[in-house]
Formats: sequence, structure tokens, C-alpha cells
Amino acid sequence: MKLQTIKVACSNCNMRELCMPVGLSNDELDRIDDLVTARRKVKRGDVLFHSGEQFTNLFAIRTGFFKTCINSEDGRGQVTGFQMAGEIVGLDGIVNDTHTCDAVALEDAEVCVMPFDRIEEISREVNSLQRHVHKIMSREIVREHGVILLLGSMRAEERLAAFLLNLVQRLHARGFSQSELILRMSREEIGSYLGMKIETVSRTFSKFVEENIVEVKQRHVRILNTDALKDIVNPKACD
Amino acid sequence: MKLQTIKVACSNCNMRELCMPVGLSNDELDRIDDLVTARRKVKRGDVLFHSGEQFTNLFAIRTGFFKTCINSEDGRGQVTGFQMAGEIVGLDGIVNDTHTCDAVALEDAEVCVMPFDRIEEISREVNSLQRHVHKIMSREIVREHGVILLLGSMRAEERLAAFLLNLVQRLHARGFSQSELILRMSREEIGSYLGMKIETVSRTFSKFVEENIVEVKQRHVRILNTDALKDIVNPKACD
DNA sequence: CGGGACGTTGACGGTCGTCAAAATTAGTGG
DNA sequence: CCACTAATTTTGACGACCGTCAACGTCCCG
Repeated sequence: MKLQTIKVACSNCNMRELCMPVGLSNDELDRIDDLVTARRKVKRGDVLFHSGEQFTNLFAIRTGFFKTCINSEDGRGQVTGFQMAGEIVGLDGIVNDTHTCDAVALEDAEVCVMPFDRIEEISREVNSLQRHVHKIMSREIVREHGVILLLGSMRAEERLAAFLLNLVQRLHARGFSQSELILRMSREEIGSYLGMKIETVSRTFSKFVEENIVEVKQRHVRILNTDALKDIVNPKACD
Repeated sequence: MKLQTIKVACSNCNMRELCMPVGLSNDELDRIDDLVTARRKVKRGDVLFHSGEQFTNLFAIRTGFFKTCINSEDGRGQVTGFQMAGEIVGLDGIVNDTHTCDAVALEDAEVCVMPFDRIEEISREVNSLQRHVHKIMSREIVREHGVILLLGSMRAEERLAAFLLNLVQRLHARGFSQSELILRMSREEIGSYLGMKIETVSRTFSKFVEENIVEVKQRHVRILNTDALKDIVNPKACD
């Protein structure tokens, strides 16, 4: 039990600066620790929450990698995002107290379970938490703006380049390499996220390899020429 | 001055049920009235806020019609949404205290100016406001999921059909016709929002007209066959 | 070793973007 | 009110990009 108490404390979690506000007093830290009522392990392939399921908790990812995907009634489905350690999932459920997408673990993962009514309660008392919650939701809105821009105005190569740059940048913020990454998702999932078919994903990877922009061995990717990728996304403002 | 005081009261605003929580006590209503510090008129074509501008306020649309659009550095730009009376704009600015998109009035409009720190302050005291703010942000996230699905997996006809249905549904919720609407935006703006070129928008409209699904006279649209539109969006789950 | 999931590659066709011109509307000044 | 220009929209012809279908290759795991 002691172990459990220690385990669920945000105050000594090494992901804290990624998912919690900074600069808290000890008192505030104590309150924040109450946010997380449990940890939950999710095996690769398992679902953290389903679309249609009642919403009660937000989840902070401690370890592992998730995808969120919509499954509309007519069978159309799409990956709406990939989430890694320190990121929060479940925000879509707040409006109607119902999750509107599935969250699936792409590798064995562990999440912190945070009952949303407790979040609301504590954020009434701890201003910086309140602000933090607002920022997290706003960040998600801005992130989705980026996805909308990608889907609405980029071609296949630009999409994949933007995708790789985004992934590696987020991984780097977590202490991983700037130039090497392991894709936790299949080509199909990449395609779904980027609004392109699996064959196009594969072909575009091949093209990048041919141009010595990346090395690809299955899901292991090494970026050889970051500038080239940036150039593809952002075709050189010439003026 | 008296006039001004009366004017900015949410408690007697006829858009209240669209943008404010319901079931408040009188006391809470008084607090809510403090949210709106001013009204602001925005002329057609004028900008409510610019990308890059400092974020301090959220805006509730009282009358009129807006578009929000990203203008990425490389000249790529895209309409990310259209907003009408009762909807809130500015949420994207919260993360970094900076607006990340432009909000432009597509017709003469009036908005309620709500300083965000005041929203945070009052929502610490009025639980239903807190909940409401969270729901509004979550709703925006879910709305964007829909746009992502549209852009990532629909073809031109499906996009335009979904767009028309969405518009008319929201207008109907505001007391307008279920079958008739006036487009406040240009074909180009529609195209930008739907990720298609203006010519494709035009052609798709023409196709719908030819099939007697809609009547189009410039920006005036009459929907003749709602079911056909729904059928285009959602190609009949046959199984 | 063999089956199945996953990924790659090729050939072909459809959808939609591009370019161009015409048509319609809006806006301006006389 | 009308003439004239600018802006927006429509339509057509053509081609590129990417989706579809199919076959083949690779990896994983029992």
C-alpha cells in the first residue's frame, strides 16, 4: 500500500514537467498528487477507452505510445492522432460525457488515471492547475489545426515529411535522438492519419530513401537530411 | 452608461442558451454578467484578431458570421472553421497567450469580449461555468475531429454534402430554415475549408444542381433533397 | 518450415488540380 | 441610371497525383 502511495505521486514522477504545471508550492504539489487515483497498464493492442464509452477520466501517458481513432458509423475510420509519454488523452469525452474516439496502445503502456471531476475540483483551488488544464485543451485544438492544414493543403510527400519531423521533434523533447526513431504504428495507421493509402505511404518512403533523405528498415527510421525534409514541407519562401 | 450596463448583461441576452451554461441561480447569473466587459462591432471583412496577436480575450459571437484561418509562414493558408452566433472564438490563443489564427467577419457582426483571466476567475467560483468552459473547448476538439475525418477520408462530393448539412443544421438550431441558407463565404473560402480547389467546389455544386439535390443562385442555396445529401455523405451502410 | 500479417512494387484509371477562357456579378465613376 | 472595370464564378480541356487492384517480397511466430 505504501508502495502504491508512492507510485501514484506526481510529485516524484519523472514525466511531471511534461504533463503537469511547473513552479508549484509544496502545498499545491500535495493537492496535485490527489489527481491521479490509479495507474493502469495497457498492453499493446489493448484499448484504453472506446468510442461511446462513458467518460469519467482523463489519462496521462506515463510510458508507451497510443493512437486515437474515430470510427464513424458508416465504417469510415481515421486515426486522429498519436500520443506519447507526457501527453493527455480523453479530452474529446468532456463535451457529452462520452468518449467519441478509441484510444489504442501501440506498445505496452502505462497511464495515470485522473477522474475529471477531481481535476475540476482541484483546479478550482490551484490556479496553476486550472491554467494548465486550459492550456492542454487549447494545445490540442492548435495541434488539430495543424493536422487540418496538413490534410487540406499538403501533398503526399509533404505530409509524410511533416509527420516525420513532428514525431522526431516530440521524441527529441523526451530525450531521444533527433535523427533516429522507431515507428510504433503500421504503414496503414500512418496512412490513415495522413489521409493517404498504404501504398502511397510506402512509395513515398521509398522515394525519400532513394533521395538519401532517410534510411528505412521496417519501422526503424534514420533521418539523414533534416533540412531536405523541412524543405519538402516548406517549399522555400523564395520571396 | 446605463444603456451600456444593460447591453452587456448575459442574463438578458437572447443568445444566452447558446453560449452560456443553463440552470444558474440569480447569484450565479450576476457573476456571469461580469464576464463580458464590452461589446465590439466588427464590419464585414474586418479582423477580430490576427495570428500572432497577444491573446487576452475570448469572444462570443452575438450576431454575424466569422471564418477562422491559419496563415502558415510559407504562404499556405487554410480556413479552419466558420462560426456563427452563439459560438466562441479565440480558444486557440490560450496555450501560448498568442492567437494562432485570424478571425475575419464574413458579414457585419457583433461580439461579446470576455477577458480570459476573468473567465478563469469566475469559473473557480461558479462550477457550472467551469464545466461549461471545459465543454466548449472539448466541443471544439470534437468538431475538429470531424473536419479531420472529412479531409482525410472523403471525396469532393461527400465533403460538400457534409458541409451543407452541417451548416443548415447549425442554422436550424438558431431558428432558420432547414432547407434554405445563404452562404456567407465565397467559393474560394469553401474550397479552402474543404481542402479542394474553387473549380472543384463549383463543379460539385453544378453536379448537385443537375441531380436536383439543391438549387443554387449565387450564394443562396435551397436544399431540395436532404436525404440525397445524407446519402452522399454516408453511402448507405448496406450490411 | 509454413502461414499470416505487413510491406513493397508495378500497371492502370479516376478524381481532382491546373490552366485558360467565358460568363455572371459587383463595384465605381461619370 | 448606365457604362466600364474588377472580382467572382462557371465551364472546358488536359494532365498529375494518388487510389485501386494485383502480385510479389519480407518478417514474425508458432
